[in-house]
Amino acid sequence: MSTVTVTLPDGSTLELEDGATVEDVAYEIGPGLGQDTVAGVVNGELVDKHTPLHEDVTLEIVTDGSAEYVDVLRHSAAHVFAQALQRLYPDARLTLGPWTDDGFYYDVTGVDLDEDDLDAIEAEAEECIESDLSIERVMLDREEAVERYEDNPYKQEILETEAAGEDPVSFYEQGEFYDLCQGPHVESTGEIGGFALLEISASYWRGDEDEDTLTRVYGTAFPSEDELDEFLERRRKAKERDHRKIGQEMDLFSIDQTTGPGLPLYEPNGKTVLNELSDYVAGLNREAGYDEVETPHVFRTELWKKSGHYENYVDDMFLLEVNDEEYGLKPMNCPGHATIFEQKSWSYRDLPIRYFEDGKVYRKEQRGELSGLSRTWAFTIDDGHLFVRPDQIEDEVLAIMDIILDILDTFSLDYTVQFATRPEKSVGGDEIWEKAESQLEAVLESEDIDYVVEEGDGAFYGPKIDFAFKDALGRHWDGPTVQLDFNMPERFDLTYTGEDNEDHRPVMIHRALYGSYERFFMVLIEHFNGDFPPWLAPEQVRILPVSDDNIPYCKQLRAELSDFRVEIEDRSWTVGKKIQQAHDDKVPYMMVIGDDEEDEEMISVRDRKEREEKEVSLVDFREHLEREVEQKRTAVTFLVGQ
RNA sequence: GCCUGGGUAGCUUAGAGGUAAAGCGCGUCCUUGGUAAGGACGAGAGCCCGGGUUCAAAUCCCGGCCUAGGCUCCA
Repeated sequence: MSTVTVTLPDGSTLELEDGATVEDVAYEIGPGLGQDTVAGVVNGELVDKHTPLHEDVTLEIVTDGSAEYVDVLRHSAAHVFAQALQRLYPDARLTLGPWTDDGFYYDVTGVDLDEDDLDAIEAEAEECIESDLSIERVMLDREEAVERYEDNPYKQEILETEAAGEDPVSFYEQGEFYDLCQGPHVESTGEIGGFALLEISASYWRGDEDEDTLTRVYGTAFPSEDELDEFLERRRKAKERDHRKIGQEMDLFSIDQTTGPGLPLYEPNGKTVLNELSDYVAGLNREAGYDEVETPHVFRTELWKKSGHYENYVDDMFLLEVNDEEYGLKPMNCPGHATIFEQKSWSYRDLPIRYFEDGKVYRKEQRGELSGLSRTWAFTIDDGHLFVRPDQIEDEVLAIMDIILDILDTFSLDYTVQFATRPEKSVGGDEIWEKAESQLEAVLESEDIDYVVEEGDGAFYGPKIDFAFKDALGRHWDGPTVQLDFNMPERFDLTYTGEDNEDHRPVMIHRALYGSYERFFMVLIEHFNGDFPPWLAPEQVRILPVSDDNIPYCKQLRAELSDFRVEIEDRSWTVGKKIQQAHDDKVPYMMVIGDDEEDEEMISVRDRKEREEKEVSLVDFREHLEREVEQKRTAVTFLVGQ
């Protein structure tokens, strides 16, 4: 009898008979663990506890205390949903229903559902949970399985693909319900403490847009009701800080029906924030030796034929016909910058050359993808292009990295980093790829950055380092990027004269710090929940006169704060109402000015955190505000400790 | 691009075959207030656009546009 070696998480190993199941291993470790076993993680994959082991594996036993337990629970919740659905809609046919990061979904067909139907299904599901039906794994002959799904081509297909060659095949049953499924599942429906259906939408069979459209129902489940409530609360909060809602409320931007989809209009408040963001990076760029350039919004398509973008991306470009020639709105800034580089001859001594531009680009993304500022047709990249000698890559990338880390720190944004290496299809020789990759890696190591290597995920023209922002709610967004490019210099035949008086090919580095202003703006709005740090706030201080008689003095105070963005609330409202409005408008600081303040030549300060202090000297406040803005602090700190 | 909802005043929404309503905002007046909503009056609506059904359409039907959530894409 052959044996298999099982490696446990603590590194210890066990020898078991070939064909022993996950559960057998658990019992081997201890009877208590055996009893508590819900499932197993075999070579990183979550599987049913009855799964037999036929080769040497790593194994982690999943109990109701494991991190994976909630995945198993949600898998069972998907079955509970399906059971409820079939009770209410006997014609409904099931396809696939896996667990996801924060819940589960089930793709179904044969029913016409909308949001309103979810309540009834949810109630029926609660019924199933309360009945505490035991969930049984049942092995059925293949023939019987095929028979069960006579009228369900999707399950038939699963039998022929995922379950090909399996006989018997694995089913799970609870009460009258059965489903072709690999598992794992919990022991009974009663283990689900909190269950909710969240959304209804559409999907494609096998995720292929040429295949049938299915109805997808999203839901989630937790061991307890409390955890579910917490989850729903977090969801509600996330929705509450949706940048589209806050953007509307704070008059930051709008996307008008008449002017077109995906084409944001920035209102004065929004433009104020963008200007601050732009000034900030422009300063960093100049310090780092970049030269600002500017290119127009349209070019002859000749340019993208030269860069090679045309053949791949014409369909996504906005094209126009002018005097029998084809022009297009620019989808990228790099060909323009490469053309600027071409305008003169360069010596090895001139390199690196660093250009930057806040360049607006236009990409005709799929209609259904457009969404607020996160996906638009027109957006601005804080684009930088460097033309460097191969030996300069490391220093240059290191310098870029320093700027990026500086920015991330300024906004107190968390992030993750991916290093993407050479894909199968690529341009450029082995030597330059190896050298470039090792230089990028050296930079990541020297900056002591945690990163994930994504083998073969680089662009065809060069390796890259991508940052993803992690916002206050733990969501990830595309962020800064540094990409090496060996292709564009070839295409444009860019050269510099080396020490040897020969022509040499520079390497191009594409780099964006924010990524796109639009997306970064969105991240900031949601990250700060509209409570912008004072240096970014569209309105930094609002002066609230207690009565109209105090308005002249307020104007005097505003004049003394003229280098800040200060407004006077001059509507004939009560002080309480003025305060409330200023809070709603998310103004960092309020100054309440009445007769007392006028007489004493003092001010009364209140901040958006509801802290307040009377009899403050304007000079003190002013000096503090200057520091807060200068240092780009993210919190309002004048009244800290009040 | 595909599927399913939705589009009514500047904003948020109610209304559902008989010609449009509320709150906020806006204007005028009263009130001049002291740290999270004072009061009165008033102005403001091509009910997304185009067709159709009907004596009658914001309402029902068809097409388009925009939007939300997904799916599929993202140089």
